[in-house]
Amino acid sequence: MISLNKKKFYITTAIAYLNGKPHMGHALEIIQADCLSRFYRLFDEGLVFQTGADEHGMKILNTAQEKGIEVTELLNENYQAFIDFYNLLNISFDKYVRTTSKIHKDGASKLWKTLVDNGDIYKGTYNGLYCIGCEAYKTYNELIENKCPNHPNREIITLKEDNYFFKLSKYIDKLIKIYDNDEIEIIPKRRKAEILNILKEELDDISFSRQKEKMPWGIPVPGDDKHVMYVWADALSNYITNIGYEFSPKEFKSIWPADIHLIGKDIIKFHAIYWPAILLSAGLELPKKLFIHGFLTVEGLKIGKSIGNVSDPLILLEKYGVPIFRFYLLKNIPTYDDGSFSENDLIQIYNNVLADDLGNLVLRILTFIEKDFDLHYPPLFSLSVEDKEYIKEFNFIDELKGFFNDFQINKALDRIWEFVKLTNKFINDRKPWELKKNNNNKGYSTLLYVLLEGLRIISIYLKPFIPSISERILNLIGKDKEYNFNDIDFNPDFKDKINKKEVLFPKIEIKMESKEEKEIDNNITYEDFQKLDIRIAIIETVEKVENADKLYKLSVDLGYEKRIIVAGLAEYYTIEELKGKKITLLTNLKPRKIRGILSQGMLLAADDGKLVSILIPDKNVDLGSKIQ
RNA sequence: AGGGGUGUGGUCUAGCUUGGUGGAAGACGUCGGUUUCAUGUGCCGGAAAACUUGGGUUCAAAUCCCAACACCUCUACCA
Repeated sequence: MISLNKKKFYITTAIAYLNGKPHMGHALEIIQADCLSRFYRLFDEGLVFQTGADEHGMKILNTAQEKGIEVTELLNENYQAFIDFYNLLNISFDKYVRTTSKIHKDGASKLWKTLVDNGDIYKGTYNGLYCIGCEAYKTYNELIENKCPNHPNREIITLKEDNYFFKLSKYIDKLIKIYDNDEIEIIPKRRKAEILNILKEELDDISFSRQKEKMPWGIPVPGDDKHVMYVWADALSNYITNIGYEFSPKEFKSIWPADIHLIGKDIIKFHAIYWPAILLSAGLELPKKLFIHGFLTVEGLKIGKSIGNVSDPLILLEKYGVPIFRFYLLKNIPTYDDGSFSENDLIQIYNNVLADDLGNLVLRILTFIEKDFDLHYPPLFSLSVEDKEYIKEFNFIDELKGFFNDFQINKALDRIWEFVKLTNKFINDRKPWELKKNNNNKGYSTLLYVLLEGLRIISIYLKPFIPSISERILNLIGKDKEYNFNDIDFNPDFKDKINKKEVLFPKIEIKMESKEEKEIDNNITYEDFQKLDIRIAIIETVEKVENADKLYKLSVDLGYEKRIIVAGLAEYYTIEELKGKKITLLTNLKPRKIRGILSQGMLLAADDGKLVSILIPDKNVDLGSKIQ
C-alpha cells in the first residue's frame, strides 16, 4: 500500500572521496547499504538509496598534480571507476550525488545562506601550521620534530588566515540533550557514549571555509568569492542537496529526514556532531539513525594506501563472482566491529555454505521434479501434518526486521540460513524417495509442491543479500514475478513449468600448490638482493626517545654521511653498550617517522623472540663498506 | 602525545547497554555414525578447547571499575 504523501524511507552512505579508485572498504559499506535498501524495499514502501562522490579537497589536487593531469580528468576517471564498480556489485542506488554538480552547489549555497541568516557563521582567523617550502598547511601529525618532512631546513610558521567559522559551540548543549533522549539513534549503542564524550570535551567552532586559490574548483562562499566552502558545509550537505533541498521543496519533504546514515567509525564526529548542529541551525529535521560500521582488515592487515595492501576487489570479483563476494562480506564481516577479509574464508563459505547448503538443496528438489513430474509443478493434494508444520516456519519477517533495524545484517542472514537448513532436514525427515517407493503418490507430489514453495520463500528472503542468485532460483522454479514480503505465504495455485536443474555453485577446488607457489615467490634473485643497500656504520650518539620505552634515537656515521635512525633496542642494550659500535645498516629503506623522529635507515639485528642481537662486522672494515 | 573504541575456541563470529537461565553459545574445521534424492552433498552424535593479562567491586563478573599490553580510530578531510 503506497500512500502518495507518505515519506519515503531514506538511506545514505558516506560519499566516496574521489582521490583514488574503489577498494575493499568501499565495497563493504556500499554492499551493506545495498542490502539494507533492498530489504526495506521488500515492504513495498517507497525508498530512496543515495550514495555519491566527494570531489573537492586538497588531496585530489595533489594527486592530479602528481599524475600530471587536470583535476577534472582525475575526477572523471575515478567517478567512472566507482560507477562501474557499483554496477558490477549490483548496487541498487536510486540517487548519486557529485559535489561538483550544479544541484549540489546550489543546495550548499542555500544552506550556507540559511546558516548566515541564523547568525551562525562568522569571519574569524584560523591559525595553521604553515610550511614555507611547500606553501601549504600541515597537520600536527605530518610534522617530524616540528619540521616539514619535505623541507626539514625551512621554518614551520603559524599563519593566520581569514576563514569563516560555524558556531558549533552554540549547539553543544542541545546535542547532548538530543543524544540523552535518543532522538538520533546510534547503532551500535555503545558508540553513544563515545559521542557524548566528545560533546563533553571542549569543542571549538569549526572552520567552514578555505581560501579559493587552494581549491579553485570548490563551491564559492556566497557573497565572498575569495573563499570556498570547506568540507563540512560542502560534503555533509550532500544528504539534502541532491533530494531537492534547493530545487524541489516537495521532493525534499517526501524524503528528508534520513532514516539511516550509514557511515564508517572514523567519521562519527562529523555525522553525530557537526551535521546535526548544521541541521539545527538550518531548522531542518534530524536524521533518525546512524549505523556505524567497522573497518576491514585484509588477511590480517589494515587496508591503507600507505601499507600498499589495498587488495583489489576487482581481481577477487573476477575470480569468484559477485554473489559470493556479497554473501561473504554480509555473512562473515560483523557490522558492529572490524572484520577481517580472507580469501581462504571466502572459498570456505562458498563451498560449505552456499554450495553444500543452498546449492545442494535446490538441486536435490529439482531432481525429483525433473525425474517424476516432467518439469511441471506437482499436483497439490491435502497437506500432511508435517507439511503444515513446515509451512508455519515460512514467515519470520518480523525477526529479520528486528535484526535489520539494529543493523545486524549477519544475524539476519544466519536466521535465513536456519530456514535453509530446516528445509534440508525436512526433506530428510519426510524421505520423498520412500514416499515414491511406497507408491504414496499424493503425499510425494504434495511434499514436492511444498518444497518448491520453500525454495520460493528462500529466494525472497535472499533478495537483499544475493539478488542475482535469488532471481536465478526463482527462474528455475518458473517464477519471474517481483516478489516482496507480501508473498511470503504458502501459495497453492502454481501450475507453471519448472526449468531444468542446474548446479548453482560449482565447488571451488582449493589449490594445494598455492603454498609451493609462495615458496617459489620467496626466492629472490641476486638483483633483488642488490636493491638493498646495506653498509657498515658506526654509532656516534645514543639517546632515549621520549615517551617510548623501547626506542633509541641513534646518530650513525657511514663515513660519507651521517644519519639519524630510530631503533627498538632499549629493552636489550644500554646506551653505553651501543656507543661506538660498528653496526650494519640498511641505508636505502624508505625513511619513516617514528615517534616524531625521521628514521633514515634500519639497524640490522637478529631476534629469536627472547633476545635481540645487533649484527656487527667480524673484522675492522671501513665505514660505508657495502654488504654483498 | 592526548581523547575514544576493541581484545571470546584452530578460524570467523554471538553474548557485554540492564552482572545471575553459563559446568560460556553458533558456524567452519576435526572425529565417529547414518541416509541416498542430491555437488564426497544431507542428517545425527562426539571430542577438544577459549572470555588478552593483573588487580578491584559483588553473594555472583565475559559482562561493571582500575592498570598493563596489543590492535584500531580521532585530533582540518583514505571506507
